Amino acid sequence: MPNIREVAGLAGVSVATVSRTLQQPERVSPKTRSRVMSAISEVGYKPNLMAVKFRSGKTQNLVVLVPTVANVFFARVISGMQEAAAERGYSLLLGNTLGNEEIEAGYAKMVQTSQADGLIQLRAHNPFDSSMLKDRELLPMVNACEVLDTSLCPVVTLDNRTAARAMTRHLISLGHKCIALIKGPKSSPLTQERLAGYRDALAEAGIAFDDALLFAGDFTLQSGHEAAKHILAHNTRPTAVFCENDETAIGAMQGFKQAGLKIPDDISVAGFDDIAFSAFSDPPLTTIAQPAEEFGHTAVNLLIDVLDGKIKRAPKVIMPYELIARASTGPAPRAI
Amino acid sequence: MPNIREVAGLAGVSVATVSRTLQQPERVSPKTRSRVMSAISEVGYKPNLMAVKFRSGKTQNLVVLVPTVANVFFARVISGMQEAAAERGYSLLLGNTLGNEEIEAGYAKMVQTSQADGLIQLRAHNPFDSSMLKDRELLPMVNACEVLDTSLCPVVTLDNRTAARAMTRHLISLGHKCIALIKGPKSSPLTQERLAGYRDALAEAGIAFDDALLFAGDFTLQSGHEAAKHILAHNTRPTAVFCENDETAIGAMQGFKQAGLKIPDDISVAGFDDIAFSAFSDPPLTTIAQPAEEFGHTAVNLLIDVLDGKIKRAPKVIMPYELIARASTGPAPRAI
DNA sequence: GTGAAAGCGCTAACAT
DNA sequence: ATGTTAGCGCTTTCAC
Repeated sequence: MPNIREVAGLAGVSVATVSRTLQQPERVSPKTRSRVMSAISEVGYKPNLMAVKFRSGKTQNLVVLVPTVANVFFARVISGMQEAAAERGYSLLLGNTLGNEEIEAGYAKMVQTSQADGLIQLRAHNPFDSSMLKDRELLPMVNACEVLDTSLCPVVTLDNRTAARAMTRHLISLGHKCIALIKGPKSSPLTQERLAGYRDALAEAGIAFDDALLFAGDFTLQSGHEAAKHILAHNTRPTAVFCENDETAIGAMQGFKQAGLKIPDDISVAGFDDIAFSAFSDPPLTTIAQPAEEFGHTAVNLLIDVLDGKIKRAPKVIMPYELIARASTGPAPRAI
Repeated sequence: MPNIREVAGLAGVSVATVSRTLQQPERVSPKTRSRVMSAISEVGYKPNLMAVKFRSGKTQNLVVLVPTVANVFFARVISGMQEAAAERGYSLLLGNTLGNEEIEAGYAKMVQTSQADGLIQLRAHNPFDSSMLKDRELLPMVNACEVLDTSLCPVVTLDNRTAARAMTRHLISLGHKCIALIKGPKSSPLTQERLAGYRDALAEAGIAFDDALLFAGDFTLQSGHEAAKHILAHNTRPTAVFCENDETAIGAMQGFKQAGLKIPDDISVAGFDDIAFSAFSDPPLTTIAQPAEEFGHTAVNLLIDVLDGKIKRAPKVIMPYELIARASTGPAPRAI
């Protein structure tokens, strides 16, 4: 690999002039500039960006901690992050953490060892060790989607409680009174928030909360399918099921249909996220649309602003949601 | 950030000793070693890995070019790459290229500018410019999934033609004679190969090939849904549809069901990939399972072997496939 | 076993 | 407008 000295030698100038030709061309005379440029292409010079990063102390890399890239919703968020990062000259280092704190800590070390400038965490957990916070007001981090309530870093989230309440109200407005809830992973704050919104709506409508209508899930298709079986085995069958994400809903719908139920005639099903598959399920799924790509954009831009020192206090950004009513929810059947 | 000099000062040794303590502890006396170690933890020293990479000329980064992370199959492949890379001490730089050659070339430049050691391309296109090949027998690249037939780099693929033939045979064995094919993007070699396999099976069975039974698609749910409409509008309705990927199949199934058809009683549908959603569609989708995560592992390991100089000639690795017969395919209905 | 010193490729003062 | 030079933080000969 030819280096800057070789170019300088061939062009008969100093290395500083070569560097300037590339960084601030206006400070170099046109004739020198063209001489340098032709030397560059003659030897096929490509600046070693690793050296540049090393010297500048800025890597232009951002670590992204994602529980699993196999989750379609996260894939959309990552896609949005990618876009925003590229636009601002940053690259993304992907960390598929499986929600494992040790793996997360390993990736977080990349920031402490100058391999990345900052980190985006999509799970409610601070991956940095205590040594990170001294003489610094803000962590070089943004927490998005599933967030920690803290002032250590900016946060990008959605009002999950209100959104879940809106969906539950939608079901209630269709006449449903016995509404099951398939939850997300126990450890996830999202689960608590969405559950709280569900309870809010029931309370408003004067419907008694019954925790026998709560079913376990973990955001996977499989878990939705299994929850459906449990729901069918329940003594009084609910007329509607609110699933804390779309994968769960799609898994559950399959379970119901295989048991011979008609959706929404026998049972209504609602999800959360609006992944691509939801518009193409049978029937199409009623869900809460989250601006996934926007989550990514916002998180990246906030992080870079923190790194640039443009942000001093941790903002909390609340993204909008939209209830998408499709055919999987309908009027409650008459009592059996 | 404390540096190696600070540690050396505090421990009363030279920087070389600190470096050795970390790199080759056996070459340092136990007492010096412990003195250095306590100095390290006292100042909270973390080696600047950017400096290490710069000096060593190895970044331990691999660029991954993926047409879109939103594709569930690719998400699985990436997940596998991640795993293998982490195991061998490499990080992944993700490039969501949308199949755009300019964007690809931009990411490929990361290798030429020493930001990454090598590249994995999931699309059949060489992203490097001509300057890359001189005095080098192999490109620092691996081409996986959808591959280019070349000896420039190792290739990891699947015998798409044979797999497509197997699926078509499966349909024929169920008595289907009028089998439609929903294709992938025209530009993709996968489409050519799977089409060839489809034709092979028809020819073997003595069924005349009819290109009116070929329908356009682009691997998205949407395109499958639209193709279904076209298929329904066709003068003689096929009794089976082979879709070149699962997303297309799921979109198509929804289209058929909304039109009142029963799957597989009225029409059989088969896919390709075996994404997670396929086991949970209604009915569950018959498909060709590809070892997606294994594709990722293999690609990464081959690439690192190339970088290590362990591989001199470009191997072509053919991954195994498996036909998964589920409920979306069944005996052909009697002629209408 | 340990230290001194060179240097990876580049940028940015500082000089001229 | 251009050149000289001092490092960025680290590893690695080469001495001792």
